[in-house]
Amino acid sequence: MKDPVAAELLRQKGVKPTPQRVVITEHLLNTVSHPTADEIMEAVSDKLPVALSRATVYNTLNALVEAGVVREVFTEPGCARYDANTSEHHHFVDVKSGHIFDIPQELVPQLKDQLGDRFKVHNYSITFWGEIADADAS
Amino acid sequence: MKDPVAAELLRQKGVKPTPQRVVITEHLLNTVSHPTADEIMEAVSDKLPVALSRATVYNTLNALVEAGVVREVFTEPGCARYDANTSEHHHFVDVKSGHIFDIPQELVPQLKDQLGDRFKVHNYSITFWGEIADADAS
DNA sequence: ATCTATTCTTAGAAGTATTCTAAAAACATA
DNA sequence: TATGTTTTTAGAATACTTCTAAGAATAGAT
Repeated sequence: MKDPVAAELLRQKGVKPTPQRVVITEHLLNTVSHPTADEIMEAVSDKLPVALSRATVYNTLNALVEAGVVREVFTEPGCARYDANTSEHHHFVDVKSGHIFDIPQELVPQLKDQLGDRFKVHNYSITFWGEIADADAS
Repeated sequence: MKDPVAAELLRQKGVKPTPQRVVITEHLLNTVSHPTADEIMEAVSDKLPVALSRATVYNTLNALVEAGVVREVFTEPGCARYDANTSEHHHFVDVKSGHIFDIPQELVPQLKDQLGDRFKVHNYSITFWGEIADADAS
């Protein structure tokens, strides 16, 4: 039996929940990594009865971004990454391993103050590049 | 007569100041826009006596990033932009015009506090996407 | 159920940004 | 000048994304 959460979310956001869109959305909801289009394709391909086209993956991701279901994260040139955590948060990219960590934050109100009235902020992402100093610290 | 600043900066950072590297560095130092590799190529091509290869532009930009002379800024998928302002600052991307504004900031100490000891931050960039609410406000 | 219009998906081609490759050129040192 | 190293070059190769045109699925009206 299928998780109805993804389909319901899509409906709420005005996106018709086709099987392809549902499995891609499900995958993004159930992962904390920030996969690329290719990684998403590989992960969901075998959850569908028919072959999944690369174009569909890109079409779907663009539709999900447009509808506000997921967010694009640009941490490197050459490819976008996708994040179903649409809450206001930052990213920390470990330059050694390439891992991306979500960082919950309390800074957004202050950032908004700083930008002032001239700017309307639609969406944003704060990215740090660095490395983890002590891998075994919790 | 040539501006010696760029060559001197390169020497300081341990990069041999070839003519190609100097004109690219000069261009980045003298612009507040955040050009792509292609825009840089077009802008500096006629400042050199010989043809400039695309590969050289990329080699040079990678060398400059490596040496800490410039910073890569990822504001859109598909291409990197370059910024000779290596001070700690944010970016605001106007989604209508595509313009990128540098935003000086006082948030970094707080962000560092938030990250804690576990993370060593090498480099970072804070990017907002939005639009300018009132174009004639100063 | 069937017709029709619309939307969605598909495979592969095309486009764009970047890197690779191998050779030539420039440079440094002896 | 000879020699080894570094840099640059043109074009091929690669990687990510979008485009295209056609077929499949879907929804609504009959």
